[in-house]
Amino acid sequence: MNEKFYSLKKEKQDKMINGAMQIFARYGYRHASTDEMVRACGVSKGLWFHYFENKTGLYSFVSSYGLKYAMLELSMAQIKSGTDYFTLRYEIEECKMQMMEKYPYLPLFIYSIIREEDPDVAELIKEPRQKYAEAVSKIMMQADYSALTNHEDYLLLIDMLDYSIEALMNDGYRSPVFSAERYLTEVKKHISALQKLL
Amino acid sequence: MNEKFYSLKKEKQDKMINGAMQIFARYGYRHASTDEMVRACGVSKGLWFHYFENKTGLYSFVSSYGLKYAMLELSMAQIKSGTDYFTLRYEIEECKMQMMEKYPYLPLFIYSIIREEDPDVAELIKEPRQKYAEAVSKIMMQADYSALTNHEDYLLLIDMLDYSIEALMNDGYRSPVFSAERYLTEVKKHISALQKLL
Amino acid sequence: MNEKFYSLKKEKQDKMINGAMQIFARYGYRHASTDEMVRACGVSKGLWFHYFENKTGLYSFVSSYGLKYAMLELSMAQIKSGTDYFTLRYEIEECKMQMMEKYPYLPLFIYSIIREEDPDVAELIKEPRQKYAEAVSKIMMQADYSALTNHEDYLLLIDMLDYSIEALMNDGYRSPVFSAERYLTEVKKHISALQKLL
Amino acid sequence: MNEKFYSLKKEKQDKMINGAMQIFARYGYRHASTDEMVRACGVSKGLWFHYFENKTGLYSFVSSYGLKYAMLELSMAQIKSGTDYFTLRYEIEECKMQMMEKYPYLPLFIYSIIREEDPDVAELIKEPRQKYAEAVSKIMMQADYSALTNHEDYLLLIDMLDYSIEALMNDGYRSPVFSAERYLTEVKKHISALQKLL
DNA sequence: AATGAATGAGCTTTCATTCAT
DNA sequence: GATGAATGAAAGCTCATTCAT
Repeated sequence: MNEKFYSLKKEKQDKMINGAMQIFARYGYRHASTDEMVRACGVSKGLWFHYFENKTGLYSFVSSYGLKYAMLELSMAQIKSGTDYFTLRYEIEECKMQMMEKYPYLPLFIYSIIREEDPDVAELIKEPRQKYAEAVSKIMMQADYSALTNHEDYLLLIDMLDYSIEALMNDGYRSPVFSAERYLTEVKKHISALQKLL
Repeated sequence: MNEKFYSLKKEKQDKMINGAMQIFARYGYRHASTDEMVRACGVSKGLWFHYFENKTGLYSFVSSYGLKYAMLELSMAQIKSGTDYFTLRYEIEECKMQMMEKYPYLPLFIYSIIREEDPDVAELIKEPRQKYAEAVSKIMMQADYSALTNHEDYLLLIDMLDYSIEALMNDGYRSPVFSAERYLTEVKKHISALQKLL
Repeated sequence: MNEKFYSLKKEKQDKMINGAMQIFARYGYRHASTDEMVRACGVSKGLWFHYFENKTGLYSFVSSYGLKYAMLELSMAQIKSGTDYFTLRYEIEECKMQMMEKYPYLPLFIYSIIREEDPDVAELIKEPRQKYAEAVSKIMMQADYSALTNHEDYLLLIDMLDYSIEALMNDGYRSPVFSAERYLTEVKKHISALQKLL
Repeated sequence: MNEKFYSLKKEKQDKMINGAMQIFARYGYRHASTDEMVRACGVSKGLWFHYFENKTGLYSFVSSYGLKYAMLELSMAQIKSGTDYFTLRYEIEECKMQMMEKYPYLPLFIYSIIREEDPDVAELIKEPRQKYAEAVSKIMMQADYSALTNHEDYLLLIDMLDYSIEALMNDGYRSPVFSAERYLTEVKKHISALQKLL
């Protein structure tokens, strides 16, 4: 990418980042079209290629940026070490709602980055993806798992909860306007269900 | 589609069906390219359009065919009414392994059909998709839920299991060769985990 | 072409000739499609190429055959030398109606051959086209032009009549069924109009 | 079509219009290929589809544009009401030579539009074609037919002249370079021939 | 810096032609 | 002899990318 991108007004940077996130998140790397990004944020086609050599470079930048921003928000959420696992899991979701204020499609985009399998970008996103995964695990590992660990397969249970939360988020984006409130209620229900089991 | 397709040798029909399933399952309707199907099964480009008026028609046929075949396999599995829920859930996965013998990408393709959102095919797949969903629910409803129903949120738990199984299947296809054995072991583990909780 | 074509039952030969004439006459060499010929006369695609090496060869054969047949009909009409020009011109049109009994599209096809300009067949049809033109002129030259020749530009007037007759024939084919009767009436009207002028 | 086409330099617009006219006029709607247009005027394939949604849309635009331009030239020719029919007919041909300065294939293209029968464009060109026909008749109706009307079949005679002029024009385009001078001489000869008869 | 016209490789689809049966 | 399944070059069209302004 062209470093001059950072010299643009922050506002414009974010307009472009949001345009790219929205289209990439909704359609995946390959199906995302530059024309749709132009339409989504009103920045001319030429400019995208002025700052980012090609679609690959753009994806690389936006995904990396998005993941970093998410990590930043996570760190700023000041999730306390030793918090009960279920509470912590919920706090992470609250934190996602927080990042949506600046980048409305970021939570969806992150899931799409994780699932992205296009060979053109596979290598490029490997590292940031892994770093993000580690950052999240690090936080998760600080949780108090005492409510879970007496159960021998608790890791599988955690996976199940994660998949369910991902599905709820996808549902949220399918509706015309994402309602943070509703989303969080649903998440809470699922967490409680599991919690009660233990 | 051209009815003459059915006059082809069953072997060739299946070669084409498998080629289409593989590419559609991996890339989704829009990104699937005829050239890749040609490469995948060695049937020339022209022939696809000789039997199927266009890409939409091909998708409509293969998805509908795949779902029907899956329903057939499900019915042939003779899953007994009143079987314990967890056993039944596992039998369905065994049944999927069964259908992979003829159509190796079918289980993956079915998930992709369910997730498909391209407006060009949305209407076409609506009905077969729904019928399949109903057939599956019908079987699921015959299960013995007594091990679950004393738990108030058991529906959420079932969802979680479903998402987890889908994820395991995706993992299976990511490896160079899908190992049915390994897959079934993993599925069993997840089912047991939930089972033990109750 | 493959000489064995002539060993086919005359009936089948004519079925194929008529199929080709119809499609070539209506759409011209380039736009005429083999599939349409198959549909038009129910003879399989492979057979066309069995007897005629390619589309060019087929066109070459059918156009040459059609022109020869037309010349034959003209000679059989026994148009008497010394017939008044206008009567003779009309007799030629009657003769066309005659050839339509075996080859309904032949008169139209002949016009289309004359207008054909596709470089792929230009050279091939040059000679038969010229021969036909000569045969027609030969007959025309035997007419009694005494009603015309006192007029200095009578050649131009003859051209005009020819163009008008061509236009009337095209009109005739545009209607669902070609009505020989109606066509001949119209031709007679135009001939008379010119006749009266002189 | 994309309205931005009009923002292009007039020179380029005309280059594209001429390319399309040439190919459409020579081969008709169906057989005209975009590749040939690319070759004919050096404008890339993508650009045609950037401005015109598809081949149908392009034909619709160019035919409509061509007919309108012809009507404009006709109106600018200031053909006086009451002019003797034969003079007026000749003036129209002079007017065609005028329009060839900007659009060399326009006169040929107009004849081809009138004869065009492809169902894909039939509906689209119906109205402009009719408007053009009306504009031409309007001019023709202002002529002084006194030299003709004492003849009962003068309408047929006019038709004959029209067909002859069309044929002469086709001949003109068949030669490597269209010679306006030669064409007009031929037209004059034919007109005179008819004139002398009356 | 910013635009959007312009390009051409690649995709879907058509069609003359071939070939196994 | 007859069929129609099969092929691949070419046509219409899309889209990432370039470039003149």
